[in-house]
Amino acid sequence: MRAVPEAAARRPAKDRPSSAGQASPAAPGAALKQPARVGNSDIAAVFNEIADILEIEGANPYRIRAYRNGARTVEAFGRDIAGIITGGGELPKLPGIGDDLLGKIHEIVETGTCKLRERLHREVPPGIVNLLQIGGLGPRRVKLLYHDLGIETPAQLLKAAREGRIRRLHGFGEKTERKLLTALESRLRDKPRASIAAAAAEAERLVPYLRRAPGVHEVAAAGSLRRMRDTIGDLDILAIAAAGGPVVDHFLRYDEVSDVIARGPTRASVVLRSGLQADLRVVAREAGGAALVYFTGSKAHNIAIRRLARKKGLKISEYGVFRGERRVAGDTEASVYGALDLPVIPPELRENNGEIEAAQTRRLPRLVELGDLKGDLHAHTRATDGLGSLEEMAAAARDAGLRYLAITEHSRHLTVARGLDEEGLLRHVEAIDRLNEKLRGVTLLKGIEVDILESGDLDLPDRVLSKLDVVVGAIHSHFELPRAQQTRRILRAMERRCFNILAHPTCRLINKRNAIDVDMGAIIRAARERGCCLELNAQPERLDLNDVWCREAKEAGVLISINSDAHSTPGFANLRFGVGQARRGWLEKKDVLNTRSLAELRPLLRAMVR
DNA sequence: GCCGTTTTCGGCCCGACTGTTTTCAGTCG
Repeated sequence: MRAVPEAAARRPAKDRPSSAGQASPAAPGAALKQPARVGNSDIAAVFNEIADILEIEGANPYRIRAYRNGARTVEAFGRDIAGIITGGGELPKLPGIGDDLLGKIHEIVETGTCKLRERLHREVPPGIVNLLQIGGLGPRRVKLLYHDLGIETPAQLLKAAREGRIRRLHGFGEKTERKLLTALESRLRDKPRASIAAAAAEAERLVPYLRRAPGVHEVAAAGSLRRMRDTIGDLDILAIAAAGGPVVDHFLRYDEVSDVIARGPTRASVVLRSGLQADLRVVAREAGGAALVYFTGSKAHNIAIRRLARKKGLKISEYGVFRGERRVAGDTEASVYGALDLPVIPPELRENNGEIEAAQTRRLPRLVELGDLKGDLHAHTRATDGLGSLEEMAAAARDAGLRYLAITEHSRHLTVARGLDEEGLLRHVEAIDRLNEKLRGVTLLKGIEVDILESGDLDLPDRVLSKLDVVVGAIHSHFELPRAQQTRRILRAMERRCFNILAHPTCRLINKRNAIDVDMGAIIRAARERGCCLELNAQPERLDLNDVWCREAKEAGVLISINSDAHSTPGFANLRFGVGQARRGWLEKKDVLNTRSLAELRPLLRAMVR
């Protein structure tokens, strides 16, 4: 029995409140043969699948919602639930998780599934939930398709649609049938989420274009882009204008629009040529703040603040905060949160993962900002696989507002990157010393991104590493080692006397390569005891450590280094994505190694050498 | 199924768009 249904694993990430959860989310359809490896997202997938089937069965909608709420809570919970349970610890009380769901969590952690789910599978063919993934099909229609036509799979649906049998069903029509055909044939739902860099680039073209629409007062990108999630499902754009019609018309005339999904007087959805979906919403100025809150989300955060509002006898919608018919707030975000007696919550924290409670008790973190970064401890030049010279990279770092930059070339083992051997490294170090004598406004640090070999050995000996200012260790091979072995490998490398920073700790490449299977909790604990640091690699395809582990590291007292890993002069621009991820991980200036001045940094690095 | 400053029952976030229908259900965000 598959424990993670393909459909649930592929559920549009929109329904999955956060990237929070797992460094290594279960691959679609992955079986949970080893219950000990049940991740939070696996538990959430089971709850979502139960909700899907209950919905098809027409169960009590509030019971269904309870499972969905539970799934959201579990997914957003920043710590590894299975780890806590199997470690004999006690789960804290989680919102929306009562006695029943808690019991099911234990059941899932121990067995990979639960009895209710198995029972539902006997009542409804399990494959049927896959139909919910098709655009335009919800539970009611899936139920009808199953009962009236016996359709259980997308293939059967495609056949029925081609034969014109769908249009004859009650509530369906020719147009719906055609849309289903299109959706099935183009498999629109299977598109991977865009990287935050790609989405930001789209927004940076679209927003200025929309500002030129007639009657527009302001335009802002909201949604997961504003929350700085690592990937973006679609662009959510908010426009403030007296009238929606002209703005929507202007939007639909945008050169990059390839397909119009929906259009109305105040909103429209399109697909851009890049494949990214863009949703525009237009509201009046007095509702601007409420709309920005609503459109920024996350959904879980919105639901939580609306519930809070209800308790105070208020109603929040995208049009404002209302007491009865009377609008009491809504023109600014501050007014909306103010109506709930809350300070403004930074967008990156809006995941209903403790931020509302922190706001209520005035304990919101003062999040790190891009301007807090004083330097960058991971960059390459053309000496290995970079494109810029030492001089060019130093100048670009200075122009990016940095005061120091560590040059950390690859080591000899990484031949594809022309990694340096001992001799090459020492020559490079001399070149850095010579250049430093001439540089003004920025200092280069002598470093290395040394390969962590399969054994956990480092690719260069201590007598070489000890001549450097900073040693960044990284895995570039043997990504598939079993968890215990992979963990041991990294722990062994961190024990080396010159080790300063573990680069891109999970080695994920978003949409390309899964995170390595590793006990990150153990690595964080070891980093605390060893006194070394973890990197948050700011490359948009890495963003590694992710938000969840950053928060764990912070709580453990482990410093994070937000590094660009720049391979060319524009690479420093990626630091903003790293800072975004750090903010999502609740990091403050004090939690980030490279917010220190060079004078503060040097003794910290030296203290790590044993 | 969850939850409690209307607390152990009776509520549960809110609104827009589409297509089919003829006043609204279903879907989506």
